[in-house]
Amino acid sequence: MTKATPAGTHAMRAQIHLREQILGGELPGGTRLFEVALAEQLAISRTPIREAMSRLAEEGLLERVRGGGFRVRSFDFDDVMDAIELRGVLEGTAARLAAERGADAAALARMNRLLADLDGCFGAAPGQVDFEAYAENNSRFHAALAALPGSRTIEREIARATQLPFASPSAFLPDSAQLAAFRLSLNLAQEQHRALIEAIAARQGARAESIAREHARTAQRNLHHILAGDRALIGQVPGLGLVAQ
Amino acid sequence: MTKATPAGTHAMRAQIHLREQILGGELPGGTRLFEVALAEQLAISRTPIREAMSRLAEEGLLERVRGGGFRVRSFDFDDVMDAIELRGVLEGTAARLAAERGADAAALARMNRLLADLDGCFGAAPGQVDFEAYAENNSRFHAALAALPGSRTIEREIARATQLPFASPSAFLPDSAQLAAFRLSLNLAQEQHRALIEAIAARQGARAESIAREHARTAQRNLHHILAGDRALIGQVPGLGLVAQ
DNA sequence: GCAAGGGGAATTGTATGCATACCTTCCCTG
DNA sequence: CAGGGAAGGTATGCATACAATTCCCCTTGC
Repeated sequence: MTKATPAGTHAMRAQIHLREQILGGELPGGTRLFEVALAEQLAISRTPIREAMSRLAEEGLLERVRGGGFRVRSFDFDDVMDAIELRGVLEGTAARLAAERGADAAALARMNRLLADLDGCFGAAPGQVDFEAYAENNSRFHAALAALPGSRTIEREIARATQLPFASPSAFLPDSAQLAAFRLSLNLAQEQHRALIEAIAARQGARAESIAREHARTAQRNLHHILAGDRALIGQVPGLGLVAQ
Repeated sequence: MTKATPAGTHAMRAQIHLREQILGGELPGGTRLFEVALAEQLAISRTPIREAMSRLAEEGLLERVRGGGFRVRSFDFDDVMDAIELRGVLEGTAARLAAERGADAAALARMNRLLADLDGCFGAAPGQVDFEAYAENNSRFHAALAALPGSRTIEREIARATQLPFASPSAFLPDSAQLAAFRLSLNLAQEQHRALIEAIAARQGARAESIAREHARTAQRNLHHILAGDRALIGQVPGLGLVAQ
């Protein structure tokens, strides 16, 4: 078979295909997925379909149905808000533990390098930002933060919680870039990044935790703004397509 | 077929069997699980074995291996400590959100009933406790607490985080009951339960969060005590058998 | 001595047919 | 007309055969 999609196995291709359909809103929340129908549609057998659905359930995009089978999980805006709140709590915990336990010099140096990378995304004039680079560096910064306390458990749970696209630290960045207000909010976000690392370096656990939580609330404000006015942006924020309208 | 085990399908039986072996320490962390070997051992085919392993990966007991297959996750004592810390953080968040958003009267009445049930487990003399009933009521109390803010997201993530047996709110209760110190610590725990509900009712979010975190640290102290002295108790705490010695 | 390549065994990936359980619908009966 | 039971259709559960991949080790060449 000519590999139309980049993955090696049929199961992976099916997983990617289904994930795209779910995230794109083509398979709305609550939709039950039937093995035979999907197998015919993708021209493969039921076995890799089951494997793909199983992995998507681990990802949190599908849920198992009583009596067998899977259904697309449904998310409303409260779920999104709470998922972001939860990310703030978990990143806050990572920050607090890093401060309390003490991050070694090399790790702090790495965080400062990531801060500098983020600084480099801002142009001379206010509101001038390289969004793509910012989003990329922002993801790196948050991933490094999760690893800072040196706890597999914390790092793993943060990875899990930020797996759903609307809960990702960069969810509201690149595609919401049209609005001047959003662009300017990046300056605030970067100030929070800087203060966060400063607090961790100074072993100020409570301060670090509080900053990380407030940082996540920026995303909550952006979401609220989209809801209040620019609902047209819903389709442009990655992963917001699967949220019930 | 005579159903020797309580579950209906072969996959469920395999899942239960493997879970018991992992929790009991018979399959140590890092052990790779091979489909064919397990299929022969359980006298079923590979298909339900795969299904069972996939579900155990969702549970957090197995992890997928690069190139296919599964391996038993390994936990050291740091992982256990961090998992308990994380439970405190998440339950603290549930308590804070319940306080901030306001729990309705019916829900608070239910929590007070659960408090009374826990009170009923204590006898007249100090150190006299019905452990089995306490553990059962304690689980109910913590489950109700997770549901108190009315957030599916929070409730789901708390359920996930307390799924690993050593992270459960009742992990260190029933089987550690021999020690007088542990028995007496239940009085403190119940005082914390009471103060927690009081704080939520009074909309004192920060206080409620702080109490819930400190409450979880009781389990951390018990674990530390087991490590420092009574390592013989390791086998008696449910789920501590899978922790690397 | 080391690295690169090849071969073979072990393990997972996939297809398919049959078994089974569940749900719906329709008919029969009270 | 209502309730219950039976039958059929539909979906998943399971077994098995075969394909493909991967990994390890051994060999060979530099």
